[in-house]
Amino acid sequence: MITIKDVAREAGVHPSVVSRVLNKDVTLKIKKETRERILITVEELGYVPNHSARNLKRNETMMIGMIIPDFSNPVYSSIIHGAENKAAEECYNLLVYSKDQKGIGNNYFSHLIEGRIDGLLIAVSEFEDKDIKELAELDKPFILVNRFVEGIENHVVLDDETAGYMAAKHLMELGHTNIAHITGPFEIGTGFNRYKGFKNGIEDAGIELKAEYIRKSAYTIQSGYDEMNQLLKLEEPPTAVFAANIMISLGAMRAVQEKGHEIPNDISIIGIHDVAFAPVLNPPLTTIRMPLYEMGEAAVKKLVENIKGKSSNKDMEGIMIEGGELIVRDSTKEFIPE
Amino acid sequence: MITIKDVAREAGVHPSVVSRVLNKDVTLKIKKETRERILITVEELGYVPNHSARNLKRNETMMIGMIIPDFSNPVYSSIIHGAENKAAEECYNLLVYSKDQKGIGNNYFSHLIEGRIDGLLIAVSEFEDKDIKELAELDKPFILVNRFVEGIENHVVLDDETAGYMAAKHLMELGHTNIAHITGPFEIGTGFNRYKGFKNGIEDAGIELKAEYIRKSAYTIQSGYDEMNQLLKLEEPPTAVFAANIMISLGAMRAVQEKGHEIPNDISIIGIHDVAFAPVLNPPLTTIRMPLYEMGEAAVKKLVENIKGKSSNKDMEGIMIEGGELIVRDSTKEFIPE
DNA sequence: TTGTATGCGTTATCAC
DNA sequence: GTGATAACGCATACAA
Repeated sequence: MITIKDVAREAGVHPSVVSRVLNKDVTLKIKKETRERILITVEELGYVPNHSARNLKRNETMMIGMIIPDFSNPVYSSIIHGAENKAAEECYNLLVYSKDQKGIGNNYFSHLIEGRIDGLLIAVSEFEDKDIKELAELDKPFILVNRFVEGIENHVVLDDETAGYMAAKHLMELGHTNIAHITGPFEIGTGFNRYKGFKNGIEDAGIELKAEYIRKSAYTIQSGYDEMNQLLKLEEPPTAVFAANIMISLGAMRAVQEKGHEIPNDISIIGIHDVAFAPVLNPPLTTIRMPLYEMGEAAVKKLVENIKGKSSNKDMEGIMIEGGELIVRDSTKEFIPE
Repeated sequence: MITIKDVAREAGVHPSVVSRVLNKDVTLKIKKETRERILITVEELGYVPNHSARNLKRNETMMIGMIIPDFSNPVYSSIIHGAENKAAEECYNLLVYSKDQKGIGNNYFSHLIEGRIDGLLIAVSEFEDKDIKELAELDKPFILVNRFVEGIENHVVLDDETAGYMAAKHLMELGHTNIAHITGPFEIGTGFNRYKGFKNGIEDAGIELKAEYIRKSAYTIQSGYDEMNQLLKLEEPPTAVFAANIMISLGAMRAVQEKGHEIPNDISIIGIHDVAFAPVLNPPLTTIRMPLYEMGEAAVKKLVENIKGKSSNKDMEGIMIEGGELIVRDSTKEFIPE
């Protein structure tokens, strides 16, 4: 292992000088010759500062952690992408791990407490509120992404309510009146807010919202499939369905098609989250594109501010990223009465 | 920040004793009383050892890095999952980042060189061979996952050749003879090996492999879509297509359906990689399930051995995980002559 | 069984 | 401009 001492010896200077050169102190009180000699030696020896030693001294890692539920959920890839790019811009590294990967003491946040990372993005909805509140006590920088917890203001979320409203509006504009909604879990902000927006949309149009058309579901393919099957069993099945996320959409589409119905001729389906494969589904899925990438960016931006002490978890205001966009494809179609 | 000194003072002992208690030296030459008192104090103060300090001393981070091409590729989620679980079993943390996230000096491997991680899994096929070889010179533990580089033996790969063979066999058993293959890039081991297996399968059956039925593609939806369209333009289009991975499958399915053909009635399609949404595609996709999870596990297992010095990059033999499994769904069907 | 001393590699604060 | 020194928090060899 090449250390700063090796470089110093080779260049004929004291280690502290090497350190100063490499850390580009604005006050560059260093002779050009020595600076260049050192830089060349660094290059020659392939010296790279030891991360742990530097961190121990500076007490910062320039690393940001991000916990996600699991890597198979395509929704997170956009958030991560935005977060990674923003982090790079701010000279931080983003390290992603799943919630299944508990640290020491079965603690989800041990990386933060141990000082492996300078801040944490929490993009997991399954954590208990009390865990989050305990974390908040520690006064380490963290941001809840796409999640709302009562009393915790350091979050970045999307405008899910408007998204639900838009979905309802789209289906109604196509002439549908028997519109069902397979919701996400109400305990999770996104699930409830999308439902709220949907409900408002329907009621604003003066349409009665039938209780049997609201099916609570988990954000999984299987659950979407199951709930869609329940809807199909109704005496008067819906002619259009709003699925609360992409996993539910996939399950619902499968259920409809398995029963021999056609999308969109028999049933229209609109989903949320315009993931990469939405256009190549059969039929291509009408969705609402949510600004996931932008949410990832915003979360990192705010987190870095908190890390640098420009603001803190406690005095920040929750951030909402607006701008859902309706992407009309072939899974929704005008309702034609028989 | 609570340090080991705080604990020591509170418990009325010397810091070194605290250290010994926490590091559970097999030689537990510590009075039960003191040990318990210390443990209680640790609990009370919420002391957590500082990661950087410990790392600086021990020269190990208990962290494993993993570079992937991007987070939107569903194939990687299984590999990561296996890797995460195995890492946890071995008391390591797995930190995932994308190849877009270069470190200092535009170096993909800086995390390894800086000592942020003890070893690295490289699951990216786009790196230049020379970059990999440079890394190999450094003699830091790393494993190539699902990638083969000439002269580098520290890799874990799948039996892609057999997978290609199985795909060809399945389609031929259904009576197809006009079978096309949209391949992956030949520069990447997987692409070429799947092609090789496919070719052998076809030729073993005494069927002539038509040159126009082999379409080289990138592992993307768009490329799969484009190449499938080329196949459809042929005078005698294939009745069955083997798509070299899931992205190509998605693109190919879309192209077929957009032209008004039916899967599998007009054209059968078989893909590789049984991702989570394969069963809910329309039609559900016949695939070959590759042991991605197991590959992730095996890669970590081997990497940890290298880290612990039981073996090294250079003296290890390449590992191949066998066991592709044909999952027949509705996208392939018996060929019925007109 | 516990305390003392030392050093991991780096940077910040001195003095020269 | 540069060199010397101390300290970050921890673990370990050695002394007691």
